[in-house]
Amino acid sequence: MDLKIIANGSEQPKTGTLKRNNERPHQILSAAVDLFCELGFEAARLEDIADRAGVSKATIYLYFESKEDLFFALIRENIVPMVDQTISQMEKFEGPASDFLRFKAHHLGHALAHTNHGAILKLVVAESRRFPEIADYFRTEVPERGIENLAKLIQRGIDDGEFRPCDAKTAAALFMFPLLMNGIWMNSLGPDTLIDPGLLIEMHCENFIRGLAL
Amino acid sequence: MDLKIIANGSEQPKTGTLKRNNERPHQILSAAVDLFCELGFEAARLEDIADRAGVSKATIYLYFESKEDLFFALIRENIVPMVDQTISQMEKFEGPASDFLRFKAHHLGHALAHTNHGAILKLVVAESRRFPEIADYFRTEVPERGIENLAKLIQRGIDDGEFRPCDAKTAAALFMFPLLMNGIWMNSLGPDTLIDPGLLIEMHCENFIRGLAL
DNA sequence: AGAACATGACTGACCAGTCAGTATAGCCAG
DNA sequence: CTGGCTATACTGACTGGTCAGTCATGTTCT
Repeated sequence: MDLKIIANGSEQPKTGTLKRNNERPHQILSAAVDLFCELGFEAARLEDIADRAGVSKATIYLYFESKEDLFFALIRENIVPMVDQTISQMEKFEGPASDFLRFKAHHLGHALAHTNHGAILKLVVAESRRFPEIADYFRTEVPERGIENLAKLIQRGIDDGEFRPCDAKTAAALFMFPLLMNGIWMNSLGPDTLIDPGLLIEMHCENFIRGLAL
Repeated sequence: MDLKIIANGSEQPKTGTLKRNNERPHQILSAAVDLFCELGFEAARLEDIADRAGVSKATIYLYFESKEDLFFALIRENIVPMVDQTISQMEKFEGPASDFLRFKAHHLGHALAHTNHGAILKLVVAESRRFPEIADYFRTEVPERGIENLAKLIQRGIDDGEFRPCDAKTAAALFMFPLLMNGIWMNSLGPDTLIDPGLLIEMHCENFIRGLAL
């Protein structure tokens, strides 16, 4: 299959188009995120997405090729930019690696647990087997780039004698996994009285860095 | 809604019934697990489950009330017994807490990453918002009991001076999360060259116990 | 006028769940 | 032992409803 994006968010207005027009893709995508996250890809009805966006179902097809395209766009618009941001933060950062880990654990951990980012992760993970093309895009753009860059940071920590020697890539994944799982948890079974997400993030930080220390 | 289970695996044969009859629920459930895990709840067609089980679709309804009931039974038959087993192992265990953690991390970590248990977890997590009744059952039977018991073990480790003082429940969740995420990962985006699940489990063990040590 | 934007109403495919009917095994009366 | 009766196991074919995607027809802007 060949996913072409008819309209992406950065498209230029060609002439003096309707003011509302520029908002449409964003309105639709925003409604789609909500419903996909709440109900899953299959169960989210295009008509409900249209209703929530305040347009008709047919209008969705002016801006997106298909339901699947909507899913694709959702990742491209909501998740990939966040990875870009994190990577550029990481490249600029010059202090001890553990400081960045602490900063990122809180920042990312919070975003995953308390915004819809956790729900989007849950969605991608749930649907990836059925949409291999989207899964490939996600995998290369998000975890591969993310882990690779985080591994560099950890390797720097090892080289500087801040951390004990270990496989930096695995350590990077190990740093991420509790935060990801916490985000998924809070957007599926949680929130509950079992797990305090803030405390978990805090403790993970502490424990991970302690465990990795020389 | 009221989920009644028409036939559970332990039902007695009443008279000299057909030999095949006793196998049916298991055959159907086994096919259902495969397809639910592969495609998700919505996308898995009852007709395909029937085909894979070697029966007709109508036969499914002799043993299960609905598609949702099939989902429910899947958790009850495949996941809950594993929790029971873990808890009874834990209660018998008398050595250092860290030894049990090591043992369980490898055992559970492997099961989640390389059998369909990870896929079932992915499924539950993906669908829990849409099936609150099933989610409640799962939550109380699996994570609540699991975490509670693991927390007891960790608390014992703290009391014995094996671990430093911390919130045992959060520590228990923190122990589980990388294993769970690894299982979900391997059953969605993975397997890939990014993450070696065995190495990750090993390193998690090592690092978690180091981080928790006095 | 006519280009861009938007939609209501429709269609065709799909699928969970149903039901009337078939097949087979056990049972028992003759 | 056998022909008919009943209970159990099973199924093919159907139904009612749902929903992604389309299209002919407005509507609004320049």
